[in-house]
Amino acid sequence: MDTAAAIETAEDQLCCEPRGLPVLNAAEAHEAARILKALSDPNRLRLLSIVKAGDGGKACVCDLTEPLDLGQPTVSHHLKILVDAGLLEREKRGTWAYYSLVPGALERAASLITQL
Amino acid sequence: MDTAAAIETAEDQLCCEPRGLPVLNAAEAHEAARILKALSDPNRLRLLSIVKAGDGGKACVCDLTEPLDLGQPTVSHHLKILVDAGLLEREKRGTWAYYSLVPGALERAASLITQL
DNA sequence: CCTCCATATCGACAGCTGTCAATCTATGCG
DNA sequence: CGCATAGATTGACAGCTGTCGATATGGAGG
Repeated sequence: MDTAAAIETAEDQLCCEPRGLPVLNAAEAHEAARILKALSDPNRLRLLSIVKAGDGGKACVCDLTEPLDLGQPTVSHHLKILVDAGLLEREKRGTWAYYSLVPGALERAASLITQL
Repeated sequence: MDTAAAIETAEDQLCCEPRGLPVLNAAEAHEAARILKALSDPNRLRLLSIVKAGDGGKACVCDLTEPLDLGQPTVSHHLKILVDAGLLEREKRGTWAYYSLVPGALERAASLITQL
């Protein structure tokens, strides 16, 4: 219809002109959200902060349970999420488990936001 | 008690030496998580991406509903979350609502991660 | 005024998330 | 070996989150 076409054209000018710029696709968005979701909890942010401030960027679980005022299983749970997201790595030394930042991981996570 | 103090000292040497470095407190972590939570959903990341790629960093809802394959109320819901997080701003022009990136907001969000 | 259209809001609901208590695993020590 | 301790795993549960359909709101045009 001429009328419909005319209306559409008018609306395009007013509102919806098609563009061809690079936009995040569903798969990319899903992957980025997976990382950012790990960073979207206050206690996990504090865990990362404590680990980062720790000597040599390392901290054992006993350093982490107390200042967060959380149970030990809960801290273990959060640490697992951070490891699965590729932000922390776990190294077991004797009875203790030491967690450290994966080099560059935080910067990569931040660039997921700035490079949208 | 001397005994308790001695035990504490021994444990400190084994594992938990106190440090005085700047660590995210509960309030800071809560606030940072509030922003990052808004960024932790794939559809919201795509919304930001589309808005950013849009002409002049603006896009109206009609540009956003279709490529995400979501219902209009759902898109509206996500946009509200992004506005509440200070990432987008809304400008109503006639019947249409235009959303644009808040200048510097994405960079500030990213620095929440890098400056842990 | 009445109607159409774009957007927002509401109510409901399934699925996910953070937390804890209890239990399991494995390492170091006597 | 047997026990104590650090940490992980499991199960349960309340609260939050993303989604939709239905409805409300509010401007544009006849």
